[in-house]
Amino acid sequence: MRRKPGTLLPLETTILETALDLRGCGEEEFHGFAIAKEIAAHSEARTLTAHGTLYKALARMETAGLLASRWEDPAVGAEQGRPRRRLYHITGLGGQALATASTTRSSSQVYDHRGLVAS
Amino acid sequence: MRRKPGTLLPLETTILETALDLRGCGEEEFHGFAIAKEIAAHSEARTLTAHGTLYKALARMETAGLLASRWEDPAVGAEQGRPRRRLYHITGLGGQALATASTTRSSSQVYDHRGLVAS
DNA sequence: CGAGTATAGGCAGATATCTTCCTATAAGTC
DNA sequence: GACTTATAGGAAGATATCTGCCTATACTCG
Repeated sequence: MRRKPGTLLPLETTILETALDLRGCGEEEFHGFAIAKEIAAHSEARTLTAHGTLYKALARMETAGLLASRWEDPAVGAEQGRPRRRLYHITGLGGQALATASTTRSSSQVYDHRGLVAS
Repeated sequence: MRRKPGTLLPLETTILETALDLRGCGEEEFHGFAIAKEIAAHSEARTLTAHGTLYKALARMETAGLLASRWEDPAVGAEQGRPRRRLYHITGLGGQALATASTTRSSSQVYDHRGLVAS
């Protein structure tokens, strides 16, 4: 589907909300797989099939400036016996976009550097 | 199945032979996934289902002293955008066991620190 | 030789991320 | 309002390793 720039899609809203949920546990950063598990746990039935959709959404959101990421030190993952993670955090723009989408309960609101803009 | 100590199972023989094949390309070390791909490519039909069988065989062979392993530097895998590998090499005992199994074309030969022993 | 036991092998899935291919649909254009 | 087009989402799989569960069977012992 074609996309109106500056819009938050439902999945993107879910990702941001879920990220805040996870962040509640103390850590500022989150990784894709944790989001996938959380989403799957809450809304049983959404598998995000093979997680491809989620990772594409995350990459998209980073490009859009809603998220920023860094690679975890590979040694950390190695010590814990798991693959390395890409650690995301929500940017100011991302927080703004979520706030807008949450208060209006509509996913077709528009955000930009000034905040909410007419849709 | 119960196991007679000092015996090479068919899969173990295959692993050692495949490792030598791969080693022909220059590197002394090999990793499990490469073995799995090679085995799958040669004997089409053997998937080694989810590779569980293969990894268990590798661990077993290391315990038995036929193989030795080390973890690849996590940074190397990270740079190449893939999970880290466990790098194996064939020990003297492993080479001996393979030689024995290969020449006799039987997998029920027995090896130990002295080499071939009566089966 | 029959009974019991340990273990090999198959199946499934967790841990993480990414890619490619295809389809469905929202947005823009006229 | 119909047509075109870009893109989101789903399906599948590559890259690596490991664990647990269950079954089949080779081996051992009486």
